[in-house]
Amino acid sequence: MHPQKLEGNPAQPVIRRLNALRPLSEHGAVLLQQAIQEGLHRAGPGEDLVIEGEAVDSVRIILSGWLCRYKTLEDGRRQIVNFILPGDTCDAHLYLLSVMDYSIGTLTSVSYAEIKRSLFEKLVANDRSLAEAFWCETLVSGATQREWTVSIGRRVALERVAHLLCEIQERLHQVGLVDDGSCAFPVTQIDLADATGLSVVHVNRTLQELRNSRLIVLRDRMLTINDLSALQDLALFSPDYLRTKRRG
Amino acid sequence: MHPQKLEGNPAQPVIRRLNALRPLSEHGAVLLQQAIQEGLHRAGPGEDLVIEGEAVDSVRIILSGWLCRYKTLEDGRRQIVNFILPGDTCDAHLYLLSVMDYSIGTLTSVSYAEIKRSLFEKLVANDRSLAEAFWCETLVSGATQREWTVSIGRRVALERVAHLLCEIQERLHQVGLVDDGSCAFPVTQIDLADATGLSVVHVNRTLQELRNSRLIVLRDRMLTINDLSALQDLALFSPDYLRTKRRG
DNA sequence: CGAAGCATTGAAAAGCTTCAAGTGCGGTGG
DNA sequence: CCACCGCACTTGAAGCTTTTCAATGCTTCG
Repeated sequence: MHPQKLEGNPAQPVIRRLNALRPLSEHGAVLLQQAIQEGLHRAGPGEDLVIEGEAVDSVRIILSGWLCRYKTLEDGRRQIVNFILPGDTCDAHLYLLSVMDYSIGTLTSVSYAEIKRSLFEKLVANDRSLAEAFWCETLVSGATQREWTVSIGRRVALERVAHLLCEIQERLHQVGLVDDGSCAFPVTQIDLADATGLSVVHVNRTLQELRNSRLIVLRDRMLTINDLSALQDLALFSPDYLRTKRRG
Repeated sequence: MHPQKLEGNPAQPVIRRLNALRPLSEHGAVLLQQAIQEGLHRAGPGEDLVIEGEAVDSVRIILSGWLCRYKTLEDGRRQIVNFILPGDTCDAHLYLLSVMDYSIGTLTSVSYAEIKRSLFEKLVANDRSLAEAFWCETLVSGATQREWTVSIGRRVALERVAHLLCEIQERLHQVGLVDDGSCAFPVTQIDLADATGLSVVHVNRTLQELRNSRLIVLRDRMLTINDLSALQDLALFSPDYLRTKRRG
């Protein structure tokens, strides 16, 4: 896949992301792009693409916009279990189970490709590099989930919020959406609270602490990290879990 | 696979577990059993089978005993991200990544089968039911990880500990290791604290609360749940995430 | 202009942690 | 056989992080 072919191509972040995880064959990239082009969809902010308990029979690949996976308890308490960013694939293999154990909601308007289970199975059967890339994606997403467990279980509020900011910027960086330390950040403090397991009030105060120490600027849905390595140190952040190093 | 063939067979919990996730073909079950028999190992309590940052080139299937997956922060804080019980497979597919993002430590002495990556790939290539069962296992383990995130993020201490007890007994039940509400529970309060993101002191007090309300008996590494549905209600526990319902 | 949603602030209370000390048990060595 | 040691468990008290409650300001939007 030549880089110039990707300019203005909605599939660009996906190809870029999967390529970073496992090199795609030319053939695989072409197959995938066709499938994406044939299944384009859009959704507005605040919509649910998937609701806990529903059956799902397709795979969604996010081309632009932000979403989150979340679960709610009977009494309304909500926990966001992770964010879904451009280039991410939702539930590449979850159709093996019958029912979703979580919901997926949009934070912004999004564009995505929906690929029917049958087509997706053909894709991964026809190209081994595609199959492996999607599995790597699922595995990295699992590693991310583990890191969130650690974060919420053992990091204090300041570290926890800082860690989340580091993770998001690293992930956006992988798909080319960070410019000189700045990226979009369309996440309300309510969402941030539900993602970190904190209260909104405490998230607010924690953000102020990060701002006052000049580590970040967060204004108008825009995040700038002024001193990345200081923020990473504070957060005890290491990006390894978000990457797949080549073996051999 | 006829049940009588499984009596006294070390592979029994594994076959039983995978079968519950996805029905195994006779052929697949035989292949798997052979592979298990050829790779038998043992380890004592308090050992690490895998250490964070290592490369891993094999899959481990637990036949008996308890383990946990955990991660540590630089300053020593530890978070157990989940427990590994008999019948569970560690890292069925993680060899796609090059380096483990967590450690695996034993809580008891364990027996397990170690299957080289190359052999494992042959197994799943030769029998589709095996491949699907292992993938379901990975997916259920992912769902479990999400539920832990919810638990630590949004459940209070009492609910959180209760939830963990419910989960463990449900999982043990699936492999036939629960007898009339009672099961082994070889987990120290220290481990419990590291699993729930609480302090040992608070875990101690929380357990006493559960004992005082007559919901559980926990003594001599043995857990009895006296009133399962009351405990589940208290914990806001639903076992759906641990199961794969048949589709169609 | 009023309503709605998000951000912010102050104050009080709760939940959980930390520190510190003491108990009980099984295992080991004298 | 008993004393000692290590380890897990338990308890009390103090303190801190985080939550809850409540109110206010800001911005956007119909």
